[in-house]
Amino acid sequence: MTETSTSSPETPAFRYNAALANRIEAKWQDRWDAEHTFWTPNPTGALADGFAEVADRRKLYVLDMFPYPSGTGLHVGHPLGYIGTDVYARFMRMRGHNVLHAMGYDAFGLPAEQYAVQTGQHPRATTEANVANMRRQLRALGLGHDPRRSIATTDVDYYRWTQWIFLQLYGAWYDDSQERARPIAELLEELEDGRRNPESEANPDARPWRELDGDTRRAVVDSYRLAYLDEALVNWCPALGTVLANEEVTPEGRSDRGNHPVFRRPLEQWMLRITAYADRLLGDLDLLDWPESIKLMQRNWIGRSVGAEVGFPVEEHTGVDIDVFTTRPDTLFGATYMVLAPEHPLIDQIVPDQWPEDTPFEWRGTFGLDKLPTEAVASYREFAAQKSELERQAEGREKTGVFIGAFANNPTNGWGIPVFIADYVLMGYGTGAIMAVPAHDQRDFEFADEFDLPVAGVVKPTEAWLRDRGLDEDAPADEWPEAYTGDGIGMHSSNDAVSLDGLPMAEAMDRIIGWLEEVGAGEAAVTYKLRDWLFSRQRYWGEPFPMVYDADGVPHALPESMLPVELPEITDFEPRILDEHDTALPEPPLARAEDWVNVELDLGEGMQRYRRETNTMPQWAGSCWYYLRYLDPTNGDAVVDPEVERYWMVGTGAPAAGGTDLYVGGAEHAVLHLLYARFWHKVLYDLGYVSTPEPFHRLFNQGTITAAAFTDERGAYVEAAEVEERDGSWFAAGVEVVRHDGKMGKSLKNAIAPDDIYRDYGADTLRLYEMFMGPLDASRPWSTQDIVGVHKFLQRFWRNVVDEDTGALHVVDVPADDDTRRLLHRTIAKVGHDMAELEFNTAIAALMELNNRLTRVVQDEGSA
RNA sequence: GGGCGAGUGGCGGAAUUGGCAGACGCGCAGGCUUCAGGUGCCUGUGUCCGCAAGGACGUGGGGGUUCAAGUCCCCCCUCGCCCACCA
Repeated sequence: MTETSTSSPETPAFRYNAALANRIEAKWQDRWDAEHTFWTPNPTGALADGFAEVADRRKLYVLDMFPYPSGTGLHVGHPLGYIGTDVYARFMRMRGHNVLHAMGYDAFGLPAEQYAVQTGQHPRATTEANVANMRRQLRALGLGHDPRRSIATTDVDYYRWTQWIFLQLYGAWYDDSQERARPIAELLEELEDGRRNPESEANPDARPWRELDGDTRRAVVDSYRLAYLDEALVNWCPALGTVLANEEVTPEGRSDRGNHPVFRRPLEQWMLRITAYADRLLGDLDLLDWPESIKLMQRNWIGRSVGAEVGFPVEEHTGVDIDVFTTRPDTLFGATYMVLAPEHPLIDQIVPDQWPEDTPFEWRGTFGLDKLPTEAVASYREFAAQKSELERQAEGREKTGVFIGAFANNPTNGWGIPVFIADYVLMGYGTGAIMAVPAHDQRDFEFADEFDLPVAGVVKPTEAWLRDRGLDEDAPADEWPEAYTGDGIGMHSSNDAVSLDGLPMAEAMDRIIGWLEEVGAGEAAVTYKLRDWLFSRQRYWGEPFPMVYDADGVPHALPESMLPVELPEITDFEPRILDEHDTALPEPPLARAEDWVNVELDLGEGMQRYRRETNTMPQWAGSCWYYLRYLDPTNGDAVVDPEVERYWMVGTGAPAAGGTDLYVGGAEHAVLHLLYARFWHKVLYDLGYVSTPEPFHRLFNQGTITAAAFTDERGAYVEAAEVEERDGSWFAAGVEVVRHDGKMGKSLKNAIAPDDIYRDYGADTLRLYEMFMGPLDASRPWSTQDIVGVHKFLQRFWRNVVDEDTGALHVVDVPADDDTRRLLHRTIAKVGHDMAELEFNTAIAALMELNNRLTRVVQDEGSA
C-alpha cells in the first residue's frame, strides 16, 4: 500500500491528507454525538423534545434496508446505499425538512445459529458482538442517524411486538365482500347471529352454526384466520433441518441459503394467508413510485390469471367432477383429454380396478405396463416424487405421465375424454387439474404427441401462420406441427345451446362463460401463482410463536399480557438433521428445552398444562415492520403511537399511498422482503394500527459494487488482495490465476474493508468516491486506484479555503469575474437538481469543475 | 423458452426536450518542484492522416425518419438480471 498521505518533512502541516481527514472526522463524529445533532424529534411521546422548533417543517422519512450483522463485518460494497441515503437526508435537512434517518439490525437468522452450532457460543453473544462492530464501522463512515432509534430484531422489546403482530394475524380473518381483514370477534358475531353461513372445509356439509359442536365451531373459525395451521406439502431441506418458504427455494430446487437440496413433504406448519391480499398487493403497485422492473417481478410472482373454472363430470362416478382452471375457455370444445397433478386427491377415488377395454398401448406407457391402474398410478407417483427439480430440468420438457383408466365428459360436446396424470400439471396452481387442448396449447400438444391423443382444432389460425408452415387453409389440426396459441376465429365449437363459431377470442370467452354459468358447469374465475406464506422454521435463533397447545393438541393464542415469549437459554442449537427419506418429524432445537416447552397457564379456563409451539418464525418476520419501530422505538404500549405514525408515514400533502418517502436497498429483495412487508402493513392497515395502505412510497435499488475475483486451476477462489498483475496475466503466489469479476463479498474472496480506506484516505474520501463512481442504481467495479481522484479534489478544495502551511482561512467571498460567478450559479442549480434525483455522480462532477475554476482564480490572484 | 435492461475512448462514466459526442475522474505522455523516488502543481490526451494549419472517421452491426440521431423507428448481434411446464 503506498503511503500517499503520511506526513513527511516536506508535507505542509495543514495539507488535507488521511491523517488530517481522520482528525477532522473523529472530532465531528464526537461532536455530533455530544450535541445530538441527528436526533430527530417526534410530534409526541418519548422523543418529542425539540419538536416545536421543527413543527413547521415538512417531514421526510428516509429508510435503508437494514443489514444482517455478519461476523466478517462490512466491506466497501455494503454501505453504498447507506451513503446515498445519508447524503440525501443531510441535503434535505439543510433544505429545511424534518428528516428521519435511522439504522437497525436484522439480527435473527441462520449464520449466527450455525456459528453457535460450530463453536458452542450463544447466538446472542455473537450477534451482539457483530452489531457492535458494525455500529463502529458505520459510525466511522460519518452517517447521520438518530442513534436513539436503532433497534435489533433480536431485542426482546422488539420481538415482543413481532409476536404481537402475529397475534393480530391469528386474531383476524379476511372478509372477501369488504376486501379487508377484520377481527375474528366480528366473524364470530356474524356466525352466531346467522348473518354469515359457516363455509369451511371443516364444515363440508355447510351445516348452520347452531348445529355445530364446539370442536367443529373452533375448526371452522380457525380455517378463516390469517395465521393458520395447515398440513401441506412443504419445502423440506434436510441439510438445514428446516422447511423453507417457496420464495426461499431456487428454481433448481435448492435452498436459497447454502444451496442444499430441497424436497417436498407434507408437514403441519403455520401459514400466513397472504393469498387473501393477492389482488390488493397487485393493484396497489400502481400507487407506488418504484422501479418498473421491481413492480413487474411482484406482478409476475403474484401471477394473476383470468379465465374460467369448469367442471368435467367423471364417467361412472355420478356427482364427481374434475374441476379445472383455464385461461382459454374459448377452446373448451377442443379439450380431448384431461391431466391431473400426480398428488391430486381425486385420483384414488376414480381409478378403476381394471383397464377399460381397448385401452391403447401408448396410454399405459412404461408406468402402466404389466400393471393394474392403481399400480400404474403408484408407480408414476413414485417416479414424479423422486425426481428432483434439477433432474426435471436436465430432462428438458419431455412429457411423462400415465392414463389412470378413467374418463370424463367434455361438458360442451359430451365427448368421453381420457384422464391422465402427469407432472407437467402442478398441484399448487389452479385446481391441480387441467383440460388439455392440444391444438391450442404447446404443452398439451407435446403430451398428445407423446401419447397419441387426438388433436381437435377449434380456433382458426391466421393465414400467415398456416402459410409459414406450408399448410392448406383447411388442414386439420392433427397435421399441424405445433399448437396454434394465437388469437383467431372460433370453429367446430357449437352444440344445441351455444356456438362460438366465427367469434374472436374475447367474445368467445364471454359467450362460453355465460353458457357455463347458465348450465351450472362452470364460472368465470381468477387464479394466482402466489401461495400462502409458510411461516414455521425448525430453528432456535428466531422469534418464538406466542402460541401453546393444550392436551388435545388444540392451539391457543397467548394473551397480550403474556408477551414477550422469550427464547429459553439452551446449549444445543443443532437442528436434528434427517436423511432425505426419513419420515420422522423434524425436531426443532426448542423442543429439547422441556422446562420451557411445558408450562402451566391460566388462559381463561383455570390453570392447565400446555405445550409451547417449538418452531420459530422465519427471518423475514422481523424485517416486515422495523420501519414502524424506528418511529417510536421505546413505546411499551403499542407497536407505534398513532399520532407519531401518522406524522411520519402520512405527513402533509403526502401521495395517495403514503409510506416512507424513500426506501433504498438491493433489488434481491424484490419479491421476498418487499412482498411480505407490504402484506403485514396491509393487515395492520385493515385493523387500524397504521394509516397508509402501503409502507414504502418511493423505492430505489442501489447497484452492487463488483471487484476483480480470481480462481486457481481447480476453480477455487483465491484472495484477490494477494493477486499480482504481470504483463496482462494474474498470479497468486507465483501461480497463474483466471480473472472473473463479480459482486464484492466473502464468497468471491474479493472484499475490501472500509477500515483500510479510512486509514489511507479518510471516510469522506470513501463516501465521495462511492457516490462518484457512477449512478447510484448501477453496478460498478471497485477500483482502489481511482480513489486518489476524489481525494485530490478534496485536497484542492481544502487548499482553496485553508492555507496549507499556517492553517489560516483564506476564503474568497466574491467571485472574481462574471464567468466564475456564472459557473457558480450554474453549479448551484445543477447540484440542487441532481441531489434531489439521487444523481450524486454528476453533482460531484459539477463541484469538481467549479473547484477547478476556483483553483485558477486563486492562483491568478497570487495567494490571498 | 419468456420478460426486463444495457452496449459510448485504454478504464469508470457524462450528454434535461432530437441540437457542438466524450463533461468529471482514473490511466497514459510531457513539463515544473525534487539529489532521487513519491507527494504536489501545470499542459496534453477519441481514432486515423498531417510538422502544422487542417481534414477524414467516430456512440455493438445493418437499414430508415429528420435541416440535425448516442437519443426516434425496423432488423440483427452481444452481455447482464429476473422468471421458467403457472393451464
